[in-house]
Amino acid sequence: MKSSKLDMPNCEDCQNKGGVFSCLSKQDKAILGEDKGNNFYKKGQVIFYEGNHPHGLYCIFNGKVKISKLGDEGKEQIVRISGNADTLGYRSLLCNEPYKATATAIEDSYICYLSKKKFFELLESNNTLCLNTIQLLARELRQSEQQLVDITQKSVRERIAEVLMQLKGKFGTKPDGITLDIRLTRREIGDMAGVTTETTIRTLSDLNKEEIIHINGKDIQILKPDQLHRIANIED
Amino acid sequence: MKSSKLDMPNCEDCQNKGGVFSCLSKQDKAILGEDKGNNFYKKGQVIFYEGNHPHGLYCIFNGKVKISKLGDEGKEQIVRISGNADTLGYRSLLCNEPYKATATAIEDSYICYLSKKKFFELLESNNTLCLNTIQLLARELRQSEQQLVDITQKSVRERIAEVLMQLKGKFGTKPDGITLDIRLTRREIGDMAGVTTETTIRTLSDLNKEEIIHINGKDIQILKPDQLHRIANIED
DNA sequence: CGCTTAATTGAACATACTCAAAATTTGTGG
DNA sequence: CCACAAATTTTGAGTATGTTCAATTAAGCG
Repeated sequence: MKSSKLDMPNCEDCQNKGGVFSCLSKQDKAILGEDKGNNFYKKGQVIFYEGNHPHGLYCIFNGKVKISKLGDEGKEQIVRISGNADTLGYRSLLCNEPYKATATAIEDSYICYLSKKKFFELLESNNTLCLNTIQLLARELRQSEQQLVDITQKSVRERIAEVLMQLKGKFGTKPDGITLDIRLTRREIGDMAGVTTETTIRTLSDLNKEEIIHINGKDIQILKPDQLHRIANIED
Repeated sequence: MKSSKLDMPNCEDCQNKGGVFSCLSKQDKAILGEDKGNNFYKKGQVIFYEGNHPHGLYCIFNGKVKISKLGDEGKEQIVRISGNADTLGYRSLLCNEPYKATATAIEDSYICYLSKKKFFELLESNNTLCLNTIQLLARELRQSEQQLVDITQKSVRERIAEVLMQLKGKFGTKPDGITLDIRLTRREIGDMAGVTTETTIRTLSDLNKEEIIHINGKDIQILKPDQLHRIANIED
């Protein structure tokens, strides 16, 4: 499954807008890329499992990955969906503890791999990277805490609307400007909102009937983003 | 409300076991303490509000503080309860954004205040503190994500049991070894678990009848911790 | 000691879940 | 490219868990 050295993606080409490494200089990025690996993951393939010990850092060159936790009765909760230039598993790596969530490719993805050693070397030598990492963590913590409040206090309808808005914000739309540039199963949308598949279907169906969104199989078009935003009851 | 310079608590006496500053040397702690303030907060008094801009870092010398977010309909979600030597508001400070939660003293507390400038000076000069902060954030993120899964997938009974176990873990018991060393209202316990006050009361009452806990007003005794642990369905 | 806040109990109700069965889509091998 | 199997989506009906609202009792506080 490993790609050849020839088509190895280049760190300098990586579009890591808000990622940890966005602060690095071209030179540092070159150093970063020296001994990295790159793997291809087919849709549905698992990158790492909850409980595994991390030995390095994953960085998505191209593709989409869901990070999920398994509850007691086999129910899945999607913690977040990562896309281009996002890093995976750095939280566990930093804490030096086993992964607390499972990462699964939700589309065919090329994912780079950086050794633990290299990452920590960089972190210890580069104070800016360190402060950047702090900011990234702090922002994710904020998001996670907000999500906690949302999920306890919002209705299913609000949560589903919020998930749709989040997806639009993170992955944007296809060239038509309204179709979400990510295709999830109803189950996955439900697993993001903490809702059963059936209720998710019914809720999406309602929004469809109200012509706030338009459903075409796995393609979802956001027809009235303002209204959806209002339904989602987003404060920030 | 400010205490006099005379009884100003000493950073070196502060029992910050797992706090950010636990890695600092005695000398660094002395530097830390040079220009800090110390305030007394009466039970119920607010330390900072959601939306305020942080100008420094709070550190609890003695007392207990709840960190909570207000939902749309005025419903409160307690994100965490902080105790001796815990820092408050460092996440917002690090992100340089307004507080996303409100901090309220739940018992009379002495809380130190460290200027933003001083904190960032330390952070930039002391790489160990930096790495320590990363670890602290990473651990809190893990906890927050776990809480998210819990709250979506666990029943009220499981969540209430978990809250009780968490309180025991964090604040311990009185000398008798069974009475929780923290007194919360039923509403606050419910706000931690994401449950209404009435349901909280009924659930606690059930556990009381089953003699797993013993309720005496605001004092809660954990009679059968093993059984409570089993009910809570805790994995970690 | 009176007044405000918190705790408790009951009954009605609603939201979202469960289970089951059918229709549709998707993926795969020939 | 088609056919078949597997997975996903959809719909319906019944149900449970936890909420809401209202009323009462108890506790804390100045």
